[in-house]
Amino acid sequence: MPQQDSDGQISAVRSFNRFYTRKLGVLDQQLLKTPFSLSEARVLYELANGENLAAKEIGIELGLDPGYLSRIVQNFDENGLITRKPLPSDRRQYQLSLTAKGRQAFAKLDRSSHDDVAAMLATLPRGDSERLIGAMAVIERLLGAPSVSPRPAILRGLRPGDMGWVVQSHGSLYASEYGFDSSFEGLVAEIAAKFLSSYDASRERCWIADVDGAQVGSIFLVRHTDDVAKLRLLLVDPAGRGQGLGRRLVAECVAFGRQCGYRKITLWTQSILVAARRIYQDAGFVQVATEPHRSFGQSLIGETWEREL
Amino acid sequence: MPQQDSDGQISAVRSFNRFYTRKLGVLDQQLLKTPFSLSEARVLYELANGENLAAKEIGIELGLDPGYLSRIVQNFDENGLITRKPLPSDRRQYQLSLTAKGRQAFAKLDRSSHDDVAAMLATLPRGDSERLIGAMAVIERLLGAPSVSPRPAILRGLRPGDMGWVVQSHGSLYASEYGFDSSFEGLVAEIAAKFLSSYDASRERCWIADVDGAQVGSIFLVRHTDDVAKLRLLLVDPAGRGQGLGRRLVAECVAFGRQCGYRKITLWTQSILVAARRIYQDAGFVQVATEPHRSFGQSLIGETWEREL
DNA sequence: CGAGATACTTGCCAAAGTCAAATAATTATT
DNA sequence: AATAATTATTTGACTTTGGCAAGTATCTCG
Repeated sequence: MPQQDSDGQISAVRSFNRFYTRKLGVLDQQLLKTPFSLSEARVLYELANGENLAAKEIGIELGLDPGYLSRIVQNFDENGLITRKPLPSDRRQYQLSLTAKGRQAFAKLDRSSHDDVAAMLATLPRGDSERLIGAMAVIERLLGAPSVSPRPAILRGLRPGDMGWVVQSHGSLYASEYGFDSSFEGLVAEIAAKFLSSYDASRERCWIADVDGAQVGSIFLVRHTDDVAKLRLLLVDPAGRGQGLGRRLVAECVAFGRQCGYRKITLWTQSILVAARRIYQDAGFVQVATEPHRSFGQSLIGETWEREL
Repeated sequence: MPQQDSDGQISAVRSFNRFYTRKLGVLDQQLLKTPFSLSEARVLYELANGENLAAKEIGIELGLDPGYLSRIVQNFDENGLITRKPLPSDRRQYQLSLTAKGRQAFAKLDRSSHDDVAAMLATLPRGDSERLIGAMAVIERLLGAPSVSPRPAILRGLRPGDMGWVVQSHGSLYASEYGFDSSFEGLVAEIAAKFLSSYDASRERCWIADVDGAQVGSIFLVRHTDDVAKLRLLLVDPAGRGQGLGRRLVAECVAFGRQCGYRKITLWTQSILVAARRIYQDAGFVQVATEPHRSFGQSLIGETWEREL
């Protein structure tokens, strides 16, 4: 089943690649009317959008053969499109930058490409262009170079779809990592439903950790008694792990709980959730009770943790 | 402002094009290790996936220069990869088909491309490959010729995470398309929770429409009274629209309802959900009651539909 | 039938791109 | 500090790719 799935996915991706190869080919055909080859145009683009690049950087960025690139650069130089300033710190390299003439040549190219895309978008029914852009953004984010410094997550309040995401990610994550069955997802859905239908905004809240609009983590603080708050549904998606997001979420909860005048925060977790337990411990929670139980299709040891505020 | 908007969209598309040009370039580099050029590989692909093509058809499909294509075909012929059978109805054309050797060469190419994509997908975190496929499907549908056959969806039972997906997609879709507020997502979560916690597998069921592991649609049939079943939570994601999925889901429900011995199916919907109403109508449901109400932050007209079994 | 269109072929050629070796500067190692 | 290894770029020699235009044979339509 997983094999079949991934084979289907692979052929879906390959089909898209063939499809988009064709699309790009059509868009690139207008280059035949310009004095530039596709590679030259790409180099020109890099020069126009980066300050003082060296040939090396362009080569890495575009994956071009150094020899070929060298000739393209020379050619640009001979035609007065760029200037080459020796780099003081490394005299093997040059700083390449466009001349006025070069910028003009780029502008012309840029405009024609702009118009081509505009024409393509214009054929789409109203609303479809937004969907298109959205889908492209998803692909770019998913396949883009794993940015050296991960994009910062922000903690925000609920938006439509968030609660469903909380249910879904709890359901699928706990199923794949700990073998929990669907009853767990049902429990989360119940908590989610109860929260949405009747939460007291002044004393209860949830936070979603968000990276570029994608949810990567969640936490809830709800009323248990007038004096005691309960922390629930802490989760950090694999995509957001390793940047202390869990800690940030818990800290946010604790701060909010204190601000609301609760005297204590309590939470229920399982002994197998080692990463979460560490976070609670580091945030000043202590384990006050432990009790084996059978739930979600597994034999578990439930733990109650508390922290005075 | 529309101008500004569309300029932003245009540059988003162009940025994606540059990005994907690069991606494809990387994937195509493995072709350097094969005896085929990109164009040759594309021709080979067409030959392997079409029966008895003529050169003309391939040329149109791939946008290749006829002269160049002719030489590629000749070259394939000389190397024993294809046979050329004169077409009786038009002696200018040949029917091209792969020989065993040709199929073998293609299989090798195909496998290497398959493995490349598999490797790429393998680097994605859990769940991201489904998102990727979904986004690609959207682009292909929006930009593709109307005849692009969508990948077939299968209807299956619940898996972990599915119920959360149902909540999420209802929440975000109805928010963006009709302005519903969070209380709607809460209602869906409640229905979902109730279903998971206590559904009678012999008389209640839910189906998920699945394309390559990504959810694109849902429907539920639950007990209302002993004789009457209730249809709920019909949804088709934009990525799965336009292939009659809604109809298939409803038909599945009706068949199951009949098989369970219900005498009637009832459902509640809103007048603004035009697409859904058409589906119900075509499936033999009739509207039996209508009632204005204020819910989910909107003024709506609720409708009750029924169908005898 | 004849005029055009169509499917392909052929010759010619320039551009695009690869590969390996050379050069000059930098960095690492002993 | 001298030597070795690495890096950024250049150059020469080459192949491949693919565009263009002028053919040839066949088909289609009036």
